[in-house]
Amino acid sequence: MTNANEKVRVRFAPSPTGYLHIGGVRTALFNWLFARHHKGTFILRIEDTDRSRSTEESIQAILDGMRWLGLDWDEGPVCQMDRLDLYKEHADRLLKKGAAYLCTCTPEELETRRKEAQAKKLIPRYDGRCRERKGPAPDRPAAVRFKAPQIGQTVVEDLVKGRVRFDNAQLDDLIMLRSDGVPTYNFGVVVDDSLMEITHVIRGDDHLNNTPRQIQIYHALGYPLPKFAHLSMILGPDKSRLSKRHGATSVTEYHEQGYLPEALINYLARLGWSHGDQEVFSREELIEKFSLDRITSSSAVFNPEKLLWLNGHYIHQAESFRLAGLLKPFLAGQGLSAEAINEGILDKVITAVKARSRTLVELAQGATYFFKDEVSFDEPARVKFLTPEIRSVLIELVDRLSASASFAPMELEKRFKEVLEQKGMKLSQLAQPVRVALTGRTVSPGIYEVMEILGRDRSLARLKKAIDLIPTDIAK
RNA sequence: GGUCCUAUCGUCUAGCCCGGCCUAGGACGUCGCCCUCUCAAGGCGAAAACGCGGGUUCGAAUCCCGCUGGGACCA
Repeated sequence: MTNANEKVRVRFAPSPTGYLHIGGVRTALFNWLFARHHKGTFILRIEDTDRSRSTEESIQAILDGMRWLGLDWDEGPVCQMDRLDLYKEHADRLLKKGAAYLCTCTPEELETRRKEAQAKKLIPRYDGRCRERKGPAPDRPAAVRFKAPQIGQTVVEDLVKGRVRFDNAQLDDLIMLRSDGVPTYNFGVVVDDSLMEITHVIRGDDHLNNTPRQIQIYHALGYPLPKFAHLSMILGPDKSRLSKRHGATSVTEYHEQGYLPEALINYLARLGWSHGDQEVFSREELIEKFSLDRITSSSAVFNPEKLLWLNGHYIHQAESFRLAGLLKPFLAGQGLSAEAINEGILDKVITAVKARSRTLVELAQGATYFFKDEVSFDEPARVKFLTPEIRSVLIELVDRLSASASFAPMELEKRFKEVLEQKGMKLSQLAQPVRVALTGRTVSPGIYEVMEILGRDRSLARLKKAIDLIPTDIAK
């Protein structure tokens, strides 16, 4: 599909008007995968020409998000506002050629005419009054407008959508350069993509309708056309465009909610792209297998449940020592100070808890009671399981465990069996009370495992503490 | 409103280009069973889809037309 002698150059060109959106990330990812697959160049370009909405923080959020996900760029970030002279130069060129003209209609005038047209149920488009002007333009602020061809068709050969035809009659003369010298979107992209020698423009299909205009500008400028690939949108559960009201949509939020970058990457890669029945892909596999012709042309609904499953999968797979590093901020989030974290058992704790966790937040929640001095009890659990009936059993258990030399799971199991036999009970009757005593909750890793990690002293202390908490049956 | 895109289980998708192998496959989720000290994980199993209507053809999820639905852009 790609000429061997043509080195692939692609770009991701977000506008810094907010956080880094999940849909943007997928566009970035597809570009990145395409570049890496073809050993090409991936460029980051910031389209900051909307000066009222662009912010420095937003640029930072984009860079941070990309880095967190490991989507490294080879060139950039390039900001469009640093390149105003380039757009001016190109606009002048078209002006000189007669392919563009100065337009002195003010935004207010245009707005009025647009409303009038709408009121009359006409298609709101530029009426071309400055196009027809003879002689020099009046001395007032002027925008540069493109003189678009008015007959014939413009055809987009799209790698995802196929051949798409547009009647030129539909397209009006768009503004390229505003009177303040800032380029409009359609002009900026063409100039930049040309100068950066972009070979493949991979972007959201919300730009498909803009493409014929851009193609006309490429032609007017005499620049070669890149190949186009328009990706379908990501939708919310109600099938409308994915937005904030559907829940978390910024990468930062996923980071903070304890998602792993590889889970997000894997999930997003499978949203609109497939490779047979395969669901789980390593980064290397994605690079190896990614290709534009396996991209779906219909839009996809974002499914948080599946992302959560994948994240769980990656957490289960992850090396505990790696999770240990990632977990620190989340433990802090659970109210644990850095000093409270016993590094000596951290690895074991994670190994025990990670199979029951789908996010780092869940992992942290499942790990806190190993580090806190005081067990905080879940009230319903305490009431249900730390009952007067079980008190004597726990006392017996503490006695036996105190006498036990080892706290290895095998040994613990033996002691438990002795107690159960003596009391004529089943393990299921004792396990939950012990679990609540040790952890304060009804859910945890196996109790022998918990006791081993906690160690003899803390295990016994917690059991004794629980016994003290149980009202003696005199109360009745 | 105009233009463009799009349509397989609730969701992501395979199959569609090159009609028959499709009594439509996989995954998430759901439900059931197994395992089991709890919860997960894991194993096994189940329910669940070709939007509708016309063609073409011996035969259509697959090709053509229309409709309907959804999305995007234009402002």
